Amino acid sequence: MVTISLPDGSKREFVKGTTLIQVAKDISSNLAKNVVVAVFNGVETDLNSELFTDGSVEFLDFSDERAKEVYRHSSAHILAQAVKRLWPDTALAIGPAIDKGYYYDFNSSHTFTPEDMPLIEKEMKKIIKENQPILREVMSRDEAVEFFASINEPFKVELIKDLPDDEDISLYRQGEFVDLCKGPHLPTTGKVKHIKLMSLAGAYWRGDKDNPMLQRIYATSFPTLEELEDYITKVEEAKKRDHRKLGKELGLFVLLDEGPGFPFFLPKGMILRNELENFWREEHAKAGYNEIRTPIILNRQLWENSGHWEHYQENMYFTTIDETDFAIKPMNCPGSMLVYKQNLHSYREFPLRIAEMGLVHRHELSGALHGLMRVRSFTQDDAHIFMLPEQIIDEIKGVIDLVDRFYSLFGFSYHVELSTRPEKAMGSAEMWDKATNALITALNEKGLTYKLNEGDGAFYGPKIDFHLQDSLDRTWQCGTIQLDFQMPEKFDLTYVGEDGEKHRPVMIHRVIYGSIERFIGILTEHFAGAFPAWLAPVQVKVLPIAERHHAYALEIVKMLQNSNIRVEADTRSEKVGYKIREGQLQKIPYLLVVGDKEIEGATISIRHRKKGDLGSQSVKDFINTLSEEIGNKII
RNA sequence: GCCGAUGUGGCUUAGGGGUAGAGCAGCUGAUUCGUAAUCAGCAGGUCGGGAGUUCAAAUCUCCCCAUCGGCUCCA
Repeated sequence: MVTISLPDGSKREFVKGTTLIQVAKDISSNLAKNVVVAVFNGVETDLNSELFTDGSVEFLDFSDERAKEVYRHSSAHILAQAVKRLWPDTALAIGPAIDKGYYYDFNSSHTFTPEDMPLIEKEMKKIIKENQPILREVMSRDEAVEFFASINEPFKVELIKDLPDDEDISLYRQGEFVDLCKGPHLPTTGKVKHIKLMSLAGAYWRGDKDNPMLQRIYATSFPTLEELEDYITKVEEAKKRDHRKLGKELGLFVLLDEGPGFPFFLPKGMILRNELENFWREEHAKAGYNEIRTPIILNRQLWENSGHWEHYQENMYFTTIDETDFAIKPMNCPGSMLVYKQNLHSYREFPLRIAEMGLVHRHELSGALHGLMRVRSFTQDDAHIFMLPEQIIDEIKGVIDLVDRFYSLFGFSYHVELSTRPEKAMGSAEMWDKATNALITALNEKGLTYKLNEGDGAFYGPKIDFHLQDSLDRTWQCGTIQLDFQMPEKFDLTYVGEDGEKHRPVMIHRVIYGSIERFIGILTEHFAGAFPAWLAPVQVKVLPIAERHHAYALEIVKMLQNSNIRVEADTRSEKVGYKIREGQLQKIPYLLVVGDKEIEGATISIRHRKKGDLGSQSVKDFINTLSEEIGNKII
């Protein structure tokens, strides 16, 4: 017998060889129905596995993240099985669970098309209905290599060869289908209830662009139809918030064939942008920054000196002026270095914070362009901070605070990543360690948790990145803090220390918004176009009911304008319902309806875009409350 | 850049070998009507660009360009 203890502290006895699913059944049939995976002695374990030793067991249902992963992973196997049935010459690559579903990468002589998706779904449903048991097998490495070679699965062979020599290889079998897999898995294919293929895509084998391109099928699955439909609805809803769609509808910006990746900002988009910049200038002045502006085109020698010519060339644009090579700046730092060098600096000036709203151009791959999120010309809200080594940690903490001040103002949640030395890097390993440790210390002292990205740093230093989410939960890097010991060296930057001698300053590059363009993209999706009043391109629209109310409407407009409120009047000969509809679609914060009643009482009727009709008020009171809302940047 | 899909007036879109149809927006006129679309009329596209097949191409083929979904890469 084996003794099994359960999370509630109770213990039960079973004969040796009892499977975990039988244990679940013994507890309750409902549990057995909902359980996805067991945790036996702290290890996630197949429900089909048999018990031979005492231990503790916890059963997880779909609501647990670990269970979701198992559920989706088994779903991926079903997808692969279906594809193999339909196109037997297909070779399997990998098929993991991902955030909201799973995918499987295939190499097939058949090119998958959207028309294939219903076929595959149908076959998957068939496999689910067959309710095949999913069984684990173990082979030695050599056996496994031989086996997968024999069934023409070259990618699997390659995967096995990369596993540690001494490790046994586990396989999972369901009916005629078998896959190399660490597991664990669901006990049967019938445990998967509702599946949906989402999209087709290309993907390089092992994510390396020098490898062959495979065909990837993205899909998702849920235990109930309701959850699946919920998810699909959410995706549909999220698409409505897409900044590219809203940017067009709200007249914020356009991207044209004439300038792929080079956005045009329209009048309304400019208002938004200018508000963001104004706020930025105010905050940076308060935080002790000086602002500069450096040229967009600078000569080749500068870029050779900075290392960009060697390390960043494939992303740069070039031009020739009077037979001399110039580059269009992809970053602002070299310009900032030159500004630093215009004066002799004392340690007393430090930390010296030099900011620049710098327009940079980078050659991004055509397939990578994405609305305002990924463009080829963008404005970085850059700053370079020059300081003493002992000021590093405090200064980084200061920037972290500034980032938080900005992001929380907009109600963003964000996550932090730390990137370390890349292969193509300048400077010694010691320098990098020192720099990386400084970033880690600052993060720890701020109590921030972060994701570590080994080898993802800039070529001149390690960095802390701040990531924000778009409407489809894709994350985009916005703020970044990069420590740089290289640039001051390259440009021979110095300051005069307490001892009267020249010393080398350290420097950080940092941005808060990241790029104004990307930030506007994120902001648009975050607010679904309904920007807080302080950012709204049009804050108020006055809607006269009939022509005889036009004069009064224009009077109101004047009054609001005099209070620096962005206001328009809609004097077309349309019914108020029509004007309101349009105002709502334009997401204007306040619509003011004026007719006979309002003229008589010298008031206005206020309609808030979300709260609806707020009744009437005097113009003066409205101006006061709105001015306060704008002034305090209420979201 | 790579894989796949898409590309019709300002926007959304019908049409899939016989020389483009609609709704919204626009303009004109009528209407002056209180909280998400008043009515009528007019005008607007040669179908992303180029080449080819054909008596005939928006519709078929090829090559470009752009966009979308991914991959790769990055703010």
